[in-house]
Amino acid sequence: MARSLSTAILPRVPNTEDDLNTDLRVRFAPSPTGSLHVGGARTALFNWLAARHAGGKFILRLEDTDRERSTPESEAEILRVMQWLGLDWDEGPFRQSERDDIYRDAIDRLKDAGAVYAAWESAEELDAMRAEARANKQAPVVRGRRDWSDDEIAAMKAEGRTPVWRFAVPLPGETVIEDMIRGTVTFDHAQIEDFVVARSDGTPTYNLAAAVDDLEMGINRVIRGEDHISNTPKQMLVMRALGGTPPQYAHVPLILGTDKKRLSKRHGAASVEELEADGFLPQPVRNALVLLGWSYDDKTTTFTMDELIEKFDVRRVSKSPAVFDMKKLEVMSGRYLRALDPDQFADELVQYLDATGYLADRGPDAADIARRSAPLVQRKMSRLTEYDRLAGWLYRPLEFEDEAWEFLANDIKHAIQAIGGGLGRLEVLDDFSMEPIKEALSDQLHVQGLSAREFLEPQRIAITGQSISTGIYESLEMLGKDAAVARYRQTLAKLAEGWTGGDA
RNA sequence: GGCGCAUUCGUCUAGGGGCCUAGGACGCCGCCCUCUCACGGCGGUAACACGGGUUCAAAUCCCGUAUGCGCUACCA
Repeated sequence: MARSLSTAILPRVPNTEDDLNTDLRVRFAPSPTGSLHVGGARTALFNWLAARHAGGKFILRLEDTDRERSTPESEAEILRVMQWLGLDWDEGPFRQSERDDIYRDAIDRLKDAGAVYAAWESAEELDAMRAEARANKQAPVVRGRRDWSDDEIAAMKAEGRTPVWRFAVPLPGETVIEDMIRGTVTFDHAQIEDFVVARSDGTPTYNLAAAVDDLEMGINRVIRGEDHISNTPKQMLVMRALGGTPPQYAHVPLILGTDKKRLSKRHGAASVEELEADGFLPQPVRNALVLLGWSYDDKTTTFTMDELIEKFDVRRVSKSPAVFDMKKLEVMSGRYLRALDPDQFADELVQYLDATGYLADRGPDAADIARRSAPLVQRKMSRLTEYDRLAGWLYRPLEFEDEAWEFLANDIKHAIQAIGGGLGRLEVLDDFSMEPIKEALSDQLHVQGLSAREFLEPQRIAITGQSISTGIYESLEMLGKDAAVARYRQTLAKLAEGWTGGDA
């Protein structure tokens, strides 16, 4: 159910042509060289939302032309994480490594059109050219020689050298991007080098493959990271040389770490995989991701997937980079967990504990304990990993954390009185459920004339051994009378040991 | 060095010339909620990078400066 309040607030740019643009074709094109990054995940989300909003198609393409760094494991991981996030694709996944014929054909067409030329310069010559340009405060753009004589070429071939193919950037000239987010961005051709489209072994480079694929797959809108913006004119040039029309572009700002540098591993959880392991559910992750660089209005901070689909509009994406704040994710996660239906929460919790191997390590009753304890922890957690800190005591015999024991040992006499008082009331209770327990303990508290903390804290430690735990009344109820009484006695006995020889 | 982009509270942002003595959220600080941890409630702290224009009026438009980031490969 959408909030009628927020729908009453009009977005700045009314959705017009996009709303029914069922021809919209967007794509997400990661290179499988690692796990899916937070930045990549957000790009994927934006694309997915744009497609779903318009009723268009979302295409997945793996850019694995770098055979050195691309791995099947990484590819599998990316697909897995996409599914975890709920981002389903309509076409693909396509692999560039399987489309070699298409690229070779495109390269041939570029050759026929005279748009590319063979460049024989060696790596050293190239380095020298760039170094010289830099020294002269010029743009370090490479323009290969195009006037090699037949003899020279024959000589190099004899040496075993093979040329790369460079795109002949038309001079003078400029390429203009009408970016949906950044507005008009102009690149002077003088600043664009004659980039390589085919390596000396004949394989395509990124700029060629991406351009060809976007054309061939009918992509009409490219939503990608701003780090690609300087590649865009190159790809547009290639597309036009092939007789195609470039798509609409929307370059989204980068996601930064807290040091304002592009987010990477050293910033902690930088991949979706890590967020998953850190106990976050997909929904809050999506919510946090979408709000990096995008907002619907000045107030709304939580969205269901349906609301996002309805409201998302790339044109409202911000131009400036955003710092990824884990704390905010945590807050969203906590809110989401608390808002869950109790049964649903229990399902998620058990599933998580099972998936992480937590239950397997804790005996046959573990799943049952986990499910029954879910209501005791739902309000207290902001991520699933916090479960053990609160409810870990349920799975083991009574043992005291140092800090908790110190609390008791600090004043053994008082501890014995409080715990003994609690035990006296609890062991005679017939109905060992939450309300009677609470009444009995509250009454005893008054009888002994102690403050709530003075009286209740020892009770907590007596049964949980922890100073941070689930609530006392519900914990006692869950434990059941026999187990609770046993724990009380055990604590008392241990305290008595410490008391002998003490100061009565 | 070259080119490009960006710049509102610590963070994410609202803001498209007067509605802005700049709004919201998170954080942080304080108080409340007679069980810890949390939750929740209430209150507070905190920003238009700087300098010039344009205009009756600028956070909003223009120019410059500074700073930051991105790209600058036969990586993607």
